[in-house]
Amino acid sequence: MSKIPEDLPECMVFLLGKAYQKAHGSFKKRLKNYGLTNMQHLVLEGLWYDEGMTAAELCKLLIMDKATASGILERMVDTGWIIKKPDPDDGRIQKLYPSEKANQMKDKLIDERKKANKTILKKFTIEEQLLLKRLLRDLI
Amino acid sequence: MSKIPEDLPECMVFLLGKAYQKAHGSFKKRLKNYGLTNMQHLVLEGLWYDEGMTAAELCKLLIMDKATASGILERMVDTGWIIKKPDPDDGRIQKLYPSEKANQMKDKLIDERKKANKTILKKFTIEEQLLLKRLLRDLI
DNA sequence: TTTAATTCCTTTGTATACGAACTGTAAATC
DNA sequence: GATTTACAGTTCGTATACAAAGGAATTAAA
Repeated sequence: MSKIPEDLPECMVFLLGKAYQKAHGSFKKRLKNYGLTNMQHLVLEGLWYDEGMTAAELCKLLIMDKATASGILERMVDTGWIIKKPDPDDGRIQKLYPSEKANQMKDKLIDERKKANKTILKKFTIEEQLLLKRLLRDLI
Repeated sequence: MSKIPEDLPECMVFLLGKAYQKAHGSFKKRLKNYGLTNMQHLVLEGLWYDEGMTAAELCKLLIMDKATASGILERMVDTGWIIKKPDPDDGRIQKLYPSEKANQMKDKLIDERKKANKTILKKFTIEEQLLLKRLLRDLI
């Protein structure tokens, strides 16, 4: 009759959404102790990669909507994770820097991400892990 | 020095999130013409599979938070996509049914999902498609 | 150089997502 | 039968996500 019980697990939007939901949830728990959300953590990783980026550059790197970023960055300034510095040459721009507090936590935070990643992937063989990552990258 | 440009594409939370984001976005465009969101569409597919489910059952099937569902279902009642019927035997429960309007669109909507799915996966071989879906299911 | 087109960022409105607390109802236990 | 416990849904608060529109500053064009 209806074809959903077989179709649901065939639907990529569903599969990707739920897989993300689960991975996101497990990482979220780890980050809770630090008072950081997943996206905020991602922003820090971005800024550690290239300190002094503008919001636009960060958005491009992290494939993030600028309107979404606006709120995230504001909260991260409020909570002292990042610092905004106006650009003297371009009044539209504010350069973004990780705060002292963020840099002090850097090693721990990167370690948390690696551990979360390992947990998520532990059920797969190395070959499967590499394959899955390649397929996902091809989707993006 | 820093290790993000190589690490970002290794991070499962990032990869899954962005792959989902992209798939979600493409399906979203298709559904816009119908005045449905992705989650609302998913709810309809769930109800077409098992009409008369309770919100709790639907949440379990779709791996959805009950608080989230509450809002989605309310909006779908308001826009006439579903109907809530109180259960005479259990005052806590309301059974959910797709509306006439929803049933009239059923074939088209399911077709849209299939087309979206095909678009998302078209860059992969059949083997890769099956593999990716298996790996994602294992993650959930 | 004055206007037009761009770019950066913010704001607004709507829709998830989800923890936590709360209401109402049913079932279980004493 | 009264109390406890469990369950179904809703509500609240916070955080994305993103379309659309707005404001400010820069650059390109006429």
